[in-house]
Amino acid sequence: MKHDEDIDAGRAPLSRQLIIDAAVSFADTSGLEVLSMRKLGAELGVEAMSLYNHIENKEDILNGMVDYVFRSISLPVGDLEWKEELRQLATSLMDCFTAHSWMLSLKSAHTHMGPGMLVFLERLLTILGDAGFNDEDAHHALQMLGSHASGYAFQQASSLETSETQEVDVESMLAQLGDEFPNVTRMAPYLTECDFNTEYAFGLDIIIDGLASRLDASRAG
Amino acid sequence: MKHDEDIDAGRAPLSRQLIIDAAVSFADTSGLEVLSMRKLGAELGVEAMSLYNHIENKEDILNGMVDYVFRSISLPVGDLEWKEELRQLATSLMDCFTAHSWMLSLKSAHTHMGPGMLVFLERLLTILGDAGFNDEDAHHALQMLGSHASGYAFQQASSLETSETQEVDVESMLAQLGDEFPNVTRMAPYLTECDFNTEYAFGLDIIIDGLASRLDASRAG
DNA sequence: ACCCGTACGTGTACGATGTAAGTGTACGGT
DNA sequence: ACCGTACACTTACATCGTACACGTACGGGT
Repeated sequence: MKHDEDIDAGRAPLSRQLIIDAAVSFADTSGLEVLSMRKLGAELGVEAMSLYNHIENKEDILNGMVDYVFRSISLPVGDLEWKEELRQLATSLMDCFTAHSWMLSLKSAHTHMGPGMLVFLERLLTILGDAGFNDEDAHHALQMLGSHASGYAFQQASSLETSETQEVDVESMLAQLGDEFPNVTRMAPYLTECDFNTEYAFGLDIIIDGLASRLDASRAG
Repeated sequence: MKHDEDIDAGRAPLSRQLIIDAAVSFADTSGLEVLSMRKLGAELGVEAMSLYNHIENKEDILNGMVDYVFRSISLPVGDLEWKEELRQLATSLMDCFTAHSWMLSLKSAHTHMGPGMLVFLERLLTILGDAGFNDEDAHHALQMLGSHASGYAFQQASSLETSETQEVDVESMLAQLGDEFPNVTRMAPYLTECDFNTEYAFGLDIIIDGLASRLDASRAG
């Protein structure tokens, strides 16, 4: 009767999923780099080592977080042209990266092909197959769309991070650059304040159009 | 006369640049995640704390590493068509990411706009300006090319990481997937063994062509 | 020739991290 | 009534970044 606080104390019974959920929201609000087992335990009203009764190790939590996010991606519904379906899927993916800025840091080292990712991947490949892409071109398209999302999410993350840490004093920086980098100096406004959603959509259109014309060519040839 | 080993002991006199160089080659061979001040010191025949006489803190080293890599990007030479010049520049960038797989993890959090990055950026913007892009479209192009490189480097890093840690048993994995994910199953060979250089070039062509046709349109309109 | 500030190496120490190992306690099946 | 299993707690350790105090060698001013 030492622990358990006599009464339930309103504490849910702790489970793998609950831990991962807590980790996700902790990382969302406080950042991935400060997430530690002790803090995560505290968040759940529990000591750090108690977590190990439900998860393998920290890596296991991180893997769980990645798949959690993939499962939370909203897939397009209704009958749509393949281009529009791709656009929606790619946009959802990007939205997820934006909402959980820690995803990228994790995905690179923790891609264990969990169920969430598989569902997403299957859907994407289905769209491409139905559109008429052969396997090889479908793969190219897959890589391109994935890279595009990762890339913009990445730039966005960089941009946010730097604008958080250092209050970018554009004036003084430009003065410092002097005339050595005229183009950079002139373009500075675009670089410092840019809407990544717009940028992302711009690139997405180019990519989808490029893929479409390649599809037409392979049909004709 | 206690330290200094009587004679120079062949040890170079330790400087910020020397430390950063050592950090780069250490990260190249052993991986960024195991780089610690103590190990880096040992690599240089010195105690960890000695490093702090030449650098601010670990963050400072990481920033230095990023700029070191940007400075090592080889820029295109000779008179080339802007498309080809872009292709070469983008390829060099990608090669750098491939050679130093830790770059991405660093760049997101440590982009302080060092001199190396500025030179690279200026060159890229010059090419775009000379090609006839207005500032807004040049910025779009910049973002796209940067994202493309980051994205593919990112996917490549993920792929390498996972194939290192777990010996991907394709057979058993496919069996596990069953018929729930037929497209993923069928495409598995493409996913597990793909040449990222080929993929990168494929995407790069689509992007450059897309940018070119946009340039033509803006000229005509 | 003396002195002494500065540059730069070393050693120790602190708090934080992930987690291995051992110690309980409460509950469900016999 | 018993006891095995589940699960939380405590303690302990290696490793991390780095603050702080200390030592030694060197170079310039007197």
